[in-house]
Amino acid sequence: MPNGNEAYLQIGEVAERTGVTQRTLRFYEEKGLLKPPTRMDGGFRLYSEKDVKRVKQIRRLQDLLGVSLADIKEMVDAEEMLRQLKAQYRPDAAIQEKKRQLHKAIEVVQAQYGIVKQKTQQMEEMAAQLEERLRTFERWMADLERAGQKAATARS
Amino acid sequence: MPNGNEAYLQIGEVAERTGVTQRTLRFYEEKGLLKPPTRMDGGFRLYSEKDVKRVKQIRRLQDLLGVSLADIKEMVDAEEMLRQLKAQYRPDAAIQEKKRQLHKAIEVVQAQYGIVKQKTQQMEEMAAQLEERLRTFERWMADLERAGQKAATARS
DNA sequence: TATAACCTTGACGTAGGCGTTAGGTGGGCC
DNA sequence: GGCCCACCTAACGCCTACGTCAAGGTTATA
Repeated sequence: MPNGNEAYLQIGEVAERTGVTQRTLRFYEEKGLLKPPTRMDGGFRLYSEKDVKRVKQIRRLQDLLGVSLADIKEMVDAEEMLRQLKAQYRPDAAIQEKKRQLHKAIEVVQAQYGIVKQKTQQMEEMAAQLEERLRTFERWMADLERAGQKAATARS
Repeated sequence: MPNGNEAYLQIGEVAERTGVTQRTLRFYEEKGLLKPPTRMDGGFRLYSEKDVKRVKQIRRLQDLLGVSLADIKEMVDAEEMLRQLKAQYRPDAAIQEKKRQLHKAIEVVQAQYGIVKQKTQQMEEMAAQLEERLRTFERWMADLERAGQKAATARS
């Protein structure tokens, strides 16, 4: 059972499973959004399940938040930092340092959370407005229906 | 008191009030997102309050939904159609035509509503995930605090 | 061992969304 | 009338996020 750390997927399959092109995967690697994958002897890239997840996350961020790849890089970098922080065991001596890092991590996540929260709220407002409109139009439509009925009745 | 139909704002002021550049305003006009404004004798553009609102709306759509200007054009065009529909009084003969138009308008708004709703939902999920993370990190931080305390106690 | 399917790097192309000159005109004030 | 700022069009430039060849190496299968 693959645990996500063994790289065994070729670029074509990753492309297929994530819905992006191979070009895009190489591009993300070039821009530092994906860490350089391991390679076969011949030079073919080998990706892991973790890579697949990361690509999907990148696309979600692009799609939902509409931010630049540069911004997304910052976010995923922060995540990577956190993963490392999590992996370290605890040499008691370095507690202050770890607190500092964790504090920074918290700030990053808080910032993201703030952005998402704000956007969510604005989107909700927009949805409400659209819904109201829809009701208005439906009322108009009903009015038109009635007007049509009357006209037909008068003609008969 | 300006009712929004009298055009009296020069491009510079519109730019300032909407937070976009003059270039952007001309660009939107070029692309059909803003209707060609009235002009002074010398050729200077004169905008109305309505134009200001439209620009702000365009920016909100760009920012929130992250869609292309072409898509936004469709949306604002639909709005314009609606305004006209609303303005017409009702020659009884054209009822079928009006129903057809209104029906199309409803479809457009429904489509927009669908997009916004879906995005809102996904954003809420993302917000929830981020919040959970934040809690996790805060727990870790608390653990570190306690660890620090113990170490200090042991040293004393 | 040949052939197809898959992959490699490199380089140029492109669409969207403006930014940035350049060279000239309009408008209000002294 | 002169000054200066605001505005005009036209045209080229630029960045992002890839698309699209081209020319060749690798891997799997027969």
